[in-house]
Amino acid sequence: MSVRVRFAPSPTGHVHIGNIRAAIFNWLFARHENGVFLLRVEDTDRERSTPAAIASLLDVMQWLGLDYDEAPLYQTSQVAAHLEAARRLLEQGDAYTSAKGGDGEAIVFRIPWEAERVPGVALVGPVETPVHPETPVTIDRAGVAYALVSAKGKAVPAGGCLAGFRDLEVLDADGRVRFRLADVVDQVLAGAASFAVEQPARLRYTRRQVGYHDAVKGDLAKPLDSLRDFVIVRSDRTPVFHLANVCDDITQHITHIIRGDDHVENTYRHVFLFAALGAPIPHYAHLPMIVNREGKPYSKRDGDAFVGDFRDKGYLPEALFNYLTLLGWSPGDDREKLSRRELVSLFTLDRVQSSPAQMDARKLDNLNGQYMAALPAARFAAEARARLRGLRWADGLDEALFGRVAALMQSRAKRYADVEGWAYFFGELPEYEAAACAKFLAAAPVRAALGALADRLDAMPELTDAGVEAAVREVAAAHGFAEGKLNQPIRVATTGCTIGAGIYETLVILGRSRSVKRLRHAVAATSAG
RNA sequence: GACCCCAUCGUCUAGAGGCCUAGGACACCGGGUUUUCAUCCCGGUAACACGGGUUCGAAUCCCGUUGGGGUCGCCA
Repeated sequence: MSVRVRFAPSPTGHVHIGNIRAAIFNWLFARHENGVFLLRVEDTDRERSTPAAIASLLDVMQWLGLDYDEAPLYQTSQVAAHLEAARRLLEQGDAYTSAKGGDGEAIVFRIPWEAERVPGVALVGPVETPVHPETPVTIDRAGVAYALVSAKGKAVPAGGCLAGFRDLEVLDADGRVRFRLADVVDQVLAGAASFAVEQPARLRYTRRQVGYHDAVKGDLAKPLDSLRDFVIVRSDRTPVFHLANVCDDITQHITHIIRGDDHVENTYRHVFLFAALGAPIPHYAHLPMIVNREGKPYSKRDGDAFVGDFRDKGYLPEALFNYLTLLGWSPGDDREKLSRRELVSLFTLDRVQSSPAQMDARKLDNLNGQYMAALPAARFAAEARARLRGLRWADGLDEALFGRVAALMQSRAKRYADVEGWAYFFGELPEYEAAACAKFLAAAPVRAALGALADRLDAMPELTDAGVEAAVREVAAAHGFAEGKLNQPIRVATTGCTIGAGIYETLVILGRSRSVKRLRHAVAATSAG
């Protein structure tokens, strides 16, 4: 059977990197397996799902090249199917209605009493649990409720679905059986009877568990007595996530569910739903969370973790895509910069890490810088130029000059946002950083040398790398400066800051007249102040 | 609190009992490119959370402790 996977976000805001990482892993898996990658928009939360959020989701997916193979399925279009499924479950006896907690009647899915019919359910063995004597044990259609005894002797509420307590016997302090579920189970399941056992001491029953194999985490299981029946249709007749999600997975014939760690607990419930709806249980893989700098999971409050923000800051989609694949996955060797094609051929779920990964912005910057350096010069220049749209200093900019600046700066750029710092190449004078001036331009001998350099450059017909270098060396030597000691002052005087490309190349690009003008301006301004 | 999951340099990771004196990358520090610098090159600091087992041998297997995370809704 061919692989079919889906990315199923709820469009309630901007997409953050944890989400999109799940999308990337799904996409990679589908492409690796020659399968199908689908998009499902879980827009049933009408309060928070907005057209703008959906548009931004689609936009971001396109930007990252996450192409999907069939038309997106909007969950709101499936409500009738969800309700029909609930009706079937009711009819089959796999669900019941409950008036508890809402305005009308909700539909509750029952963890099946005959749980063994579901693949993955296994007998664990006999269990005896001490319970708090002052809290009666109650048994009704919704399950068994009791209280454990805490270390301090307090009653701690606990309970689970009926199926979790097969062969349940409630014993009193003398060891006598006060209640036996087997005697009354038919009435309880039918909702025709409920029981409360006062002064209980122990619960005795056969524990069963439901398990599944997780492609990332291995074999996982959970005892049925810690699972509860759950609402699948609210009292206002709207389907709940669990039902909608499973129904849609069945509708879309999903074979592998790859999603965030936070869904592990849901899986135990979903397994029963798939079975009750007569569908095969899909394969599962749960991805570790991506955490922020504090080691906490990214929440939608972490404003800097939206995918759109990375685009705005000028990261290349290929670089972000590549970086995100490295969070919780590796090819097993030392390779890191991997093309999409390589990623597709290398990606397997068994190489996914099972512990959370922390985002490292600096490593992303480095990778992005590698991608930028590898870009064809013309494309880099075009993108960089586009970045400047709307900036005042870029109005009426000399395009030929910009091309030379881009060529000089490409290998050093980390993000397109860096381009905004290129202002000093344009205009007559740069903006001077006060701290830089104080540090490099304060000494009188420096200013004298800079003045001499200005005269020297002014006398040259045009500036060349070699010519500038020779001039700088001569002036430095003549004024008693060691090799290179004049370079930072020159940089500050002509660019206003302390970092940039090679200073000779920079002066050449600035040209004779502006280089001279800036040197003289810096000398005059600092002498005056 | 209960249940479940996780644990290698600061960070991302390699590591499926001997190849590990624990490898790579980012960051950091130092040096080089007989000049500056955000590029490039070379070098360095830096980790198996702790305690018990199992084994001739453990980062790798088991148990416990500690720490972190997830889940316990008529949210998704």
